[in-house]
Amino acid sequence: MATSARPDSVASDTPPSAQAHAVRLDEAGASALRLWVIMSRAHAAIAAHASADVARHGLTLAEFGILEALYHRGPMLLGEVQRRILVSSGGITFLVDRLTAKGLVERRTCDTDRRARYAALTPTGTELVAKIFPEHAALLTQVMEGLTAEEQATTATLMKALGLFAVDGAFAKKDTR
Amino acid sequence: MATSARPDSVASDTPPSAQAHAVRLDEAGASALRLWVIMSRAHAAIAAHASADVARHGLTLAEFGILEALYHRGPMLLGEVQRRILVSSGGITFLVDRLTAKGLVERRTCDTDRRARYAALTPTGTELVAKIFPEHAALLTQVMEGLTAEEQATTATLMKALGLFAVDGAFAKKDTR
DNA sequence: CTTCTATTTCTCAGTAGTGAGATATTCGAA
DNA sequence: TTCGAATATCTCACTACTGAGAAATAGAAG
Repeated sequence: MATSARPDSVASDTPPSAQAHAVRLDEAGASALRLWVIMSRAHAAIAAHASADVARHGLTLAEFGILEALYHRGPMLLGEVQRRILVSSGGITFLVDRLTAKGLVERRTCDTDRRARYAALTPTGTELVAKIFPEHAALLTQVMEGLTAEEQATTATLMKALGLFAVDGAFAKKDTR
Repeated sequence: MATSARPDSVASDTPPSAQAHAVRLDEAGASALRLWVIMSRAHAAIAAHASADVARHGLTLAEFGILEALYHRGPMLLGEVQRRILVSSGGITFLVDRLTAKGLVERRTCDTDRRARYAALTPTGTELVAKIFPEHAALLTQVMEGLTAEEQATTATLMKALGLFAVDGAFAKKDTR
């Protein structure tokens, strides 16, 4: 059986020639590192639930993200969808191809820019999202019940600041826009 | 050029036959969904920086996670490492193989359980982690500077509760341990 | 001992993407 | 108008895993 990873909670017995290196970090480093690890684990745990939920309908999280975006905002240019769900340029082509093959999405030409293409939900796609989106929202609500609504709001505010700073923060990155 | 995704900030011009569907969610659903989206974006943004940093040394984040764990805790059973860095059972074999091929890690037998194997850093691996870990911590510190140390601590506490609940929360999952 | 179940790692085919470059088109400046 | 840089999508070889099952061993119960 393929064992899927679950967080470790039990300690191991004595390993051979255990030479663990003590870490000597300043407070800022410790704080940042700790948050990064905790955040990664929480994200992975929640993503596992969300992923399993949409997999029931044969979808990946990336595919579901596209369907949801198109459902809530109407047809969008491929580039817009790409930036919204954070995949590579090749990825968005691939994903829209796959959703098209499933009959959930179609490409439409753009009148004002012949390079561009819109992605739009087909009636089948619209129907599917209308059905599974509320279920998915309900699942996430359950998964998030480890925090109260206020705590969720606080966390969202903090995480938003963190995310925005990481995207275009003041620390120089060789990404000249 | 492969455009890598960046968050969308500009609005699009009018799409063809724009039929966006208004969402009608209860407060809990809206709060949970909002937090999930924000959290995913923040995680992706930070992961991109972290990933690019370790890629300078030819490592993936998963590989770095293993090296770091072995550095700080000494030799560990493969299963322990697997649960710690959250990869599949096949994944840990694959990753340790690759790190072994790079000369950074070696397998050791376990005296008390002949099924099990330890993963341990080689001298080269130890040297590498000693060099790049402080750099990596420094980078993360910079990336996280969107929040003060107190805010980081608060976020960590909240995210920890969220993650723990998502892993083994009260909502029934068909995962009978 | 024997048997049954659980654990630990490994195998390998398959999958969901990435990313560098190609192509087509747009837009602004000379 | 013509040129060149920027942008939008697509192509395709490649990569980092996943996950179902196999094999070996351990441990508990009878």
